[in-house]
Order: sequence, then structure tokens, then C-alpha cells
Amino acid sequence: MVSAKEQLDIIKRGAVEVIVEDDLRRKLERSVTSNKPLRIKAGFDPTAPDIHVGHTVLLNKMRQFQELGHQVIFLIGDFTGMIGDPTGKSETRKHLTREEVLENAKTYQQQIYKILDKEKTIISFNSEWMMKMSSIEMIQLAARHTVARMLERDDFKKRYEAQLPISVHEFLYPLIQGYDSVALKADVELGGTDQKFNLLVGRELQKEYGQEPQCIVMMPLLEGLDGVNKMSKSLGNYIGINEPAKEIFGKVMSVSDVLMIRYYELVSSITIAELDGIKADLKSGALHPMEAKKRLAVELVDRYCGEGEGTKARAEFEKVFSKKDMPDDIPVVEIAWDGGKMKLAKIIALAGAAKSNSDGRRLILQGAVEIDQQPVKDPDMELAAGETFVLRVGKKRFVKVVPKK
RNA sequence: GGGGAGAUGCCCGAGUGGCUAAAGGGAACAGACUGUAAAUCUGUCGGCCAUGCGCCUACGGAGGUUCGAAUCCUCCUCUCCCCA
Repeated sequence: MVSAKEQLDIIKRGAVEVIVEDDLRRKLERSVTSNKPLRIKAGFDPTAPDIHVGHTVLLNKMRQFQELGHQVIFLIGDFTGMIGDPTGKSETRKHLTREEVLENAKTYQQQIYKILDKEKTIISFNSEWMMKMSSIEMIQLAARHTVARMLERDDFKKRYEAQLPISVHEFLYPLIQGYDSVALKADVELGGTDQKFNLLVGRELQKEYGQEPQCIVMMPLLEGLDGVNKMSKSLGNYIGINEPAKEIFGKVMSVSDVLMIRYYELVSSITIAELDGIKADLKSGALHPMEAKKRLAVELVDRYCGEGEGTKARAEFEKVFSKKDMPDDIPVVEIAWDGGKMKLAKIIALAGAAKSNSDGRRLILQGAVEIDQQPVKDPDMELAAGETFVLRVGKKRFVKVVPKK
């Protein structure tokens, strides 16, 4: 078994903050001597079943705990999902039905085992204990925290100061998340830095309920493709781990050089020494930033789409964008002509390459449209029924249009 | 319970009777430049027909006043602030 000190070093790698490090060391030491694994909790929202690269920062850390022999609990906040975590939101999320939650949970499980060890993962739902909690118990739970303390939470404070609505039930979210730690008897909870408040509530409540408070390991939030906001599905700036290889590859390539380094730090599995080497080579000019980015893209595609897919995606990418060739696999769309001739603008919209006929028309005017690699300039161009051709809109939208009988 | 303020397009936000499909910013999309980089510059950015100074839909919801309403009135829904 790995010594407590070595374990702590591994755990601390990449983490922003560990609360409280000495406590964690003691827990690890105890775990080593008693040969009893620690219970590691990490909570996930049931509303976003598409796991993206941002989540992997946390998942990778969970994986490390598993490799060190600890018990990882993947907690799906299905009960809390009915409240909606207000974090970074100015509005309350919509409630999910039982069926939706279970459906999302299934999607989670399909995706997380790309990273986690299935044999060593416990999936848990907080509705399990929360549904059984009585109103009195709920009120007693609420009685353990004050409004002033709740308003310390950055998000609440900001909304309060900005005169934005805060519903009373939103105060319950941190309490319930904290209570989950009590119910699970968590030794350690993992979370993003935006979760700090909630994670700390867990410690408080465990003390109140006579448990040893959990230690907290906070991971950095990964910036999304825009390089500014955190990666999230709702902002649309994410790389999903279930996306097709060429999507993942393309998205990594579109990232700025600065952000690339960040991605290397947080989601690549290279060692710190290797990363330092890359940084040095970039600085000296020995390594072109594009090449470094391609390597990162290959690594991520390999990991999430399967070994070898990365190299394939790279070849495809170079073909389409460097040599301006057509991609191998162009999606085929069948279109029914509603007459002898049809406007190209309308075909573009029907093929899903534009939002509307007007949008298609605008794209033609902007010189974004090609048919069989021939640029189209005429916004009123019409095509006769029965033609098959490859439509290109912008840099990356390719559609093979086939007439529908 | 009383008093006050507010709700505008994907988001923020201007707009107090016609010149408003609605300023400005952000996001997004396209083009130029590139490394599909990023940054920058330019353009587009409700829909439909594409001929127009065309038609339809749109400023929380429902009605009303008016030749004409995002703008005025009534009721409703929601939010914020102050007092209790």
C-alpha cells in the first residue's frame, strides 16, 4: 500500500486547496494502519448528463483515489436536482421528473466509466435518504444555519446586492448537500472551487451530527472553449467526452494557445516533467504551438473515443483544414423537392446547415457556401430536383444532399 | 398589511405615442488575416416572399384608448426596495 505521505502528494497534485491538510494526513495514516479505505464523496447534478472535459478534472481525481484503494461514491443529486443549485445562476432551474433523473443517471453511468473504475465505484442517489426525511427533521436541519451565514455565500451575496430574487428554498440546497455527507459518512469530499461554501457546510453539519468532519479537496474549474467562463453545457463552450472524435479534435484545436496550456495542466495525463518540457520547447520555438495542440487533441480523442482514434482524427483534420479537402464521412441528408426547382437558400436550411431560409440566403451572400467545392454567389440560385451534391457552409459544415423519392 | 420601482430580442441594456424589427454592448454566425489558432478588422444577426421603401410575428399576460402603442389606461402574473 502507498504510504500516507505519498498519497497526500498525489491527492494534492492539481488541487487548488485542501481543507484541512493535517486532518487529511491523519485520516490517510489511519487508513493505512487500519487498512480501511476512506469514503470519498463527489456530488453531481442530475440535470446535465453530458459529461464534458471540465468534469474530468474532478473525475480524474476520483480515479486517483480509487487507484490508492479508497472507496469512491458518485453521488447523483436527484433530490437536490428538484431544487436546483443556484450556483452562478440567476434563475431557478426547472424541476425534473423521476423518469428524467433516472434517464440522466443512466447516461452518466455510460460515460463516467471511461474514467472511473466501475468495480470500485458506488453510485448513490440523495433521494434515498432525503425522501425519508420528515418535515420536522428538515426544519431541524434548517435551524442549524443562519441567514447571515447563508448570505456569506458569494452567489447569494451578489444576487442580494444586485436585488435579484433568491427563493427561500435555495438556502436549503447547501444544507442538503451538507447533509449528504452526514448520510454517507464521507471522509473526504471532492468539488470544484465554486462549491467551497457547500463543501464547508458539510463539515459543519457532520460536526453537529457527531461525526468527524470531512476533508475537502477542491479542484480548479476548467475554462471553456471561450477561455473565459467555466466550461459548462449551458454556455455551450464545452467538449463532451461522448462527442465524435473529429468534434473533440476540432474543439481542442480551436482553443487559444494560452488555454491549451491550461488544458494540458488540468486534463492531460502527461507528467509535470513532460509538461515543463513542452512549455520550454514552445518558448524556444522547438515546438510549434499547433503541433502541441494537435498532440493534446490526439491524447484526448484516444482517451474518450478509443486508442487509435486520435491519430485518425488528426489525419482527417489535416486533410480537411490544411489541404482543404473534403472530409471522409459527410453526413447525408435526404431532401424532398417540393417542385421542379428549389432555392438553394431553402435547401441549406432544410439540410440543417442554416437556421432559416433567410439565414441560408445571408450565408450565400457572405460567400460561405460551396456546392461540390464550387463557390456560390447568387442568393437566388435554384437547383433542379434530383441532384446529388456536397454542400459546404462555412468552414466546417458539410452535408451531402440526396433527393428524397 | 401600506408605499415605491420594475418586466424589452439568446444575455445585458436604451427607448415614454408615429422616423422602431426596436440604440449600444456581449454571445453567435460568416468573410479577411492565420496555425480551423487566439487577438484584430469587416459584415450579418425574427420569419416569409424576394420585386418592395412588401407581408407576418415580436417589447411579461389579457383587454382597452388611438388613424397609429414597446411607449397611454384597466385588470392579472412575476420580481426588487422601503415601512410594519
